[in-house]
Amino acid sequence: MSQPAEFLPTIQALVQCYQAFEAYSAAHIRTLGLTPPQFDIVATLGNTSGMTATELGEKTLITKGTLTGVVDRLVDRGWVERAAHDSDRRCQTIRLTQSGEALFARVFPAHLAHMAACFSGTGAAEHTRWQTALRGLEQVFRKGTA
Amino acid sequence: MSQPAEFLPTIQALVQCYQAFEAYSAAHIRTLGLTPPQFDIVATLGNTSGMTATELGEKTLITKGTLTGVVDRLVDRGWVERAAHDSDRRCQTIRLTQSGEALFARVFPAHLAHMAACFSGTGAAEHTRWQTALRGLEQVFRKGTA
DNA sequence: TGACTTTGGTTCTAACACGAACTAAATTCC
DNA sequence: GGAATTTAGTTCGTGTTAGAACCAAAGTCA
Repeated sequence: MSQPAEFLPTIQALVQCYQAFEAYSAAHIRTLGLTPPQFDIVATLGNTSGMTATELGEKTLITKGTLTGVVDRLVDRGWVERAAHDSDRRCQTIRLTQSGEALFARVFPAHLAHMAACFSGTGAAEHTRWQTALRGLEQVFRKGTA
Repeated sequence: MSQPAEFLPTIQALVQCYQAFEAYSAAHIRTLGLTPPQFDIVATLGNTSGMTATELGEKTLITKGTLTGVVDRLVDRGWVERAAHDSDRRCQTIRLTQSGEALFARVFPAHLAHMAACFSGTGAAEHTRWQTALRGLEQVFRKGTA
């Protein structure tokens, strides 16, 4: 059993790092006229022929109850549409409209560039270290959940 | 300027690690009858003589508009109270009630133990690596925000 | 002192979050 | 085939979130 003094700074560092990322990323997304979940969905649907709500929820980590509302708002704005599924009448295929494709082509590269900007000056070795550390820490929590 | 292929996995790892933590931690907090922000506030006020809303917001990273509502609900349940500030009539001192202290004494150690459980089997060296990596990555985003 | 600015909190709006209850369409299993 | 179970989405209730507009109390400064 670990001592609190040992793991609390680790948790604190994780939370603060994530919030710094979130603040940096979300602020830019809002300037594009989207909310973070909306961007997430548009980015996920881009360059695909659509997918079911369940699949979309798995990729974006948005729970199905929330997804209904977010997709509704994207449909209202004309960026996304729901189409009947071929074989399973319970499912629907959610996909970008023409207008949604145009939006994707405009905002996705822009946001990628914005993220790339703050990573200038970082090297492959650092990314490897970060990814290794984060994957390891993630396992700590997953082990507990399972 | 970094290539997307380089930093995207890093961001993905960060988001997934954070969400694994959040899922593990929040699920337990809910079993204690609190929401994560509510727990955060009770934990911050525990073992203090109270603080102003601004101070509380800084420590918990909850914006002031949100804080009003969260504190309202804690007041409704009788765990927290707002008292007039000594010198500045704009301020108020937010602090735990007797009942809130009892709640703190019950849930704080319980949650700490729950977190400690998943960190069993981790060593000081790992924590150092995690904290170093996270602090470094955090700076990447802060540099961009500033 | 009186106008100007800053600061501390509340209120408002639009959106998201989770879990639970619900409907309808598969699927499973006798 | 038909009852029982699972799966796909929606709806609902409660709570959180950010940001902007707002008010009142301090503080600043000429």
